[in-house]
Amino acid sequence: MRESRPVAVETRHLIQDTLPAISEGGAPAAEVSQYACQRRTTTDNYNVVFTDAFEVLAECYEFNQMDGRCLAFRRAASVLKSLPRGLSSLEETHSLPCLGGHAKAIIGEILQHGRAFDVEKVLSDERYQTLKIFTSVFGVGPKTAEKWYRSGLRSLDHILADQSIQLNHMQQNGFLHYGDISRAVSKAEARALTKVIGETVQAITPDALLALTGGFRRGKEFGHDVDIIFTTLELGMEENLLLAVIKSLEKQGILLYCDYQASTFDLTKVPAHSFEAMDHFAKCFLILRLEASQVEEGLNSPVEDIRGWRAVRVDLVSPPVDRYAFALLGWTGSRV
DNA sequence: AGGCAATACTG
DNA sequence: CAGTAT
DNA sequence: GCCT
Repeated sequence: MRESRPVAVETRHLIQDTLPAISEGGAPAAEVSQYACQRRTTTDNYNVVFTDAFEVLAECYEFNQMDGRCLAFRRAASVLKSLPRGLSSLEETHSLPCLGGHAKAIIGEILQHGRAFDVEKVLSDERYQTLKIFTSVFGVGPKTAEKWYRSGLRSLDHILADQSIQLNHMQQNGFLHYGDISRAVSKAEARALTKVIGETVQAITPDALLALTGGFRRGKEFGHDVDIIFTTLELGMEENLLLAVIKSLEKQGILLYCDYQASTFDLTKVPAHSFEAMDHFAKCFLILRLEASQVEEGLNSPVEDIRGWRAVRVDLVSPPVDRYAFALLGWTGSRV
């Protein structure tokens, strides 16, 4: 159970990837599924210029409570991210799903001028800029951000200075660790945390299985959080294990925030859709204190930061061992 | 015209 | 129940 | 906004 050995498990993408064929010297063939879970997941995005634009528009629509349009641009971005190479002409979009008139117009504009009018307009909008900053705080969503904006607040300092604002627990932690959790997590930091969790698990149950999942498992160099899955060979004890791990992290003095969600997994009720069962396993969303001394290559922190530690968002999932093994097998077969 | 993932937790 | 998170 |  060395942290680098276990096979990838990714909560959302348990369905087999279908790699789109690349026609010789031409456009990506019409092989992109309209379903995100069947699209190729890659480390590299060859269409950042377009996907960034779509994400700005999606965010804008989200701030304006236009969930449908928001979703449409999120999907469009997701489709382009799955492509094996960068778009170089509008024609290449013809076979792609989730790209309609608006999305194609944006692509055309960017291909031609390097930027799109609608996007530039959003980016220069004060309301958009402010809501973007507000929602970058963990625990602050569009509704709260909008409420603050309407009351005339324009910066995080304004929020913190306003005595009438009552932050909930999540938001308090969001502000408390703002710098840390909005800064990328390096692969070295993810490895260090995997080791911390691995040793914690090991100390409770010697016969445990554990794997680093999520983006790092797919080879990414940076992420915004660390996803780890683990279980015990003793079927039925996985929830106890997770609870014991949380207790131990607390005792170690590194548990800064914890949102625990008990298992809702029930074989009798969801046997046919056992893929989606990942959502039902015991899990927790944490903020952990990571010591610089535990990271081989040092923390991903600015040089002037002399604390010797940083906060990191960590998600732990603990499925029953039979599900764990199943997930590992499925993933191995699909990617190697 | 109607749907867009689904769901658990907090306050 | 509304709001946020994964 | 895009799809059915």
